[in-house]
Amino acid sequence: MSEPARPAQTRRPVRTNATRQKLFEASMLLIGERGPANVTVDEIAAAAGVSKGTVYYNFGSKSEMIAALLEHGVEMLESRLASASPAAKAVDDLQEMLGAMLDFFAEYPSFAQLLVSEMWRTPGEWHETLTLLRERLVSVIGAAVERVAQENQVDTQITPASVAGAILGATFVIGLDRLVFHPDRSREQALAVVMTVIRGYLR
Amino acid sequence: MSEPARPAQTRRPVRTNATRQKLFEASMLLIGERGPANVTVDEIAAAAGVSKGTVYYNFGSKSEMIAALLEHGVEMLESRLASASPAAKAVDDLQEMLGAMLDFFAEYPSFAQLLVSEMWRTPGEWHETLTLLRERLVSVIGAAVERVAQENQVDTQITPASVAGAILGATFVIGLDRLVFHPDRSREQALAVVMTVIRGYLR
DNA sequence: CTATTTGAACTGACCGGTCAGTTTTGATAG
DNA sequence: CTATCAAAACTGACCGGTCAGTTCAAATAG
Repeated sequence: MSEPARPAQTRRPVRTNATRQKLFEASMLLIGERGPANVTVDEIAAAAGVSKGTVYYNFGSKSEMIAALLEHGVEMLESRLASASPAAKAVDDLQEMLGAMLDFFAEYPSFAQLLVSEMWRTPGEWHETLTLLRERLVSVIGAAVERVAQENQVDTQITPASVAGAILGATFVIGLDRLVFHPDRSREQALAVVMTVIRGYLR
Repeated sequence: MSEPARPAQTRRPVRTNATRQKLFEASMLLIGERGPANVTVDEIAAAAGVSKGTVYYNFGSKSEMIAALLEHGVEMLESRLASASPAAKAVDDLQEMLGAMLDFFAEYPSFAQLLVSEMWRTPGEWHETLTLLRERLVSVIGAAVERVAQENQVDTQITPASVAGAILGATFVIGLDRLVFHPDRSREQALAVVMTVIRGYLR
């Protein structure tokens, strides 16, 4: 809406974005824990060490701020997935990727929580945004799955896309399960369970 | 708190529970769609064709009503899982069970949505309740997984309990994915993807 | 008679959004 | 280097409205 920052390539070359960053961090924590509706803009602003007006200056509304937060988080996750795949075999490649995803969830559990809470909400305030974002993640994982399908014998009854969706979802819940219900479970154990999905896809 | 209903086995003034049932149905829909915090007690009462006072007479508060709703829904799901397993082979048994679970989610998508939104919320108003309820579901599924482990060669690196947790979570997200993002996907396709987890567990 | 439901009124806290005013920033002129 | 200025960024008191929870007298039903 407002789009207050429009340096139009000349006036202001550098924008720190420090305020937005602080707001992202504060809101990710609070909203992840208690849900969007149970956190007030005042709280977020206070946690970010900023005034309420600043929130409305940077984002037009609470809702838009959360949409931006979702986008921001998925972008971070996406770049992790893209950068973490230096393996020779396609399966190992995928394993690397899912490990990175589990690490990301462990690092930002609140974001993972936010995502699962809103991902399937219909109708939902951020459903369109989330559909797009999900698409991007499924696409990244799907590419890795397809490489697996090329290198190995797989169950042709099942499409790579649906496997990618299942892997994304399974990694979410296994990652959260580990954080919430089984803090003792190691990263490797969690990863082994996630990889089970791929193993079942292989013939 | 109040617990005005005791229809169990003891003869009592016949209480239909019709009011509670209507409230369950109405609130399941509304809360599933918009989340507990975005639905007012007035709305729920109106949707159930009941007055607000009745809500407070039957349940002590909004929060308690939601706790009861969670319990009610899980009880329904549990009984479906228990009753739907007339197979000879353990794997088919499990498949039957997961099929029943997918059917349940298709029948009560709002409840599935509510459950995933709240399941991993920490701290959360209903976290204790949900931990208990999750335990019960994992236990039912876990028993079936253990039968599979007895009848087949399985990956001994992975515990049946963690497989059960993964299956529960995976079925949730695959069921919701199907409803929200892939309405075209058939029950059989969804089931095949869920079964992938078990196949990967087998050696 | 007793259990249950109704419907309406009331309260007190809370919250999203607004806006007039203040401070900061950085470019430019002297 | 310094003074000036306008835009950008930020502030926080305030407003209008909402909602959970409470209460209760009256109606209904088993």
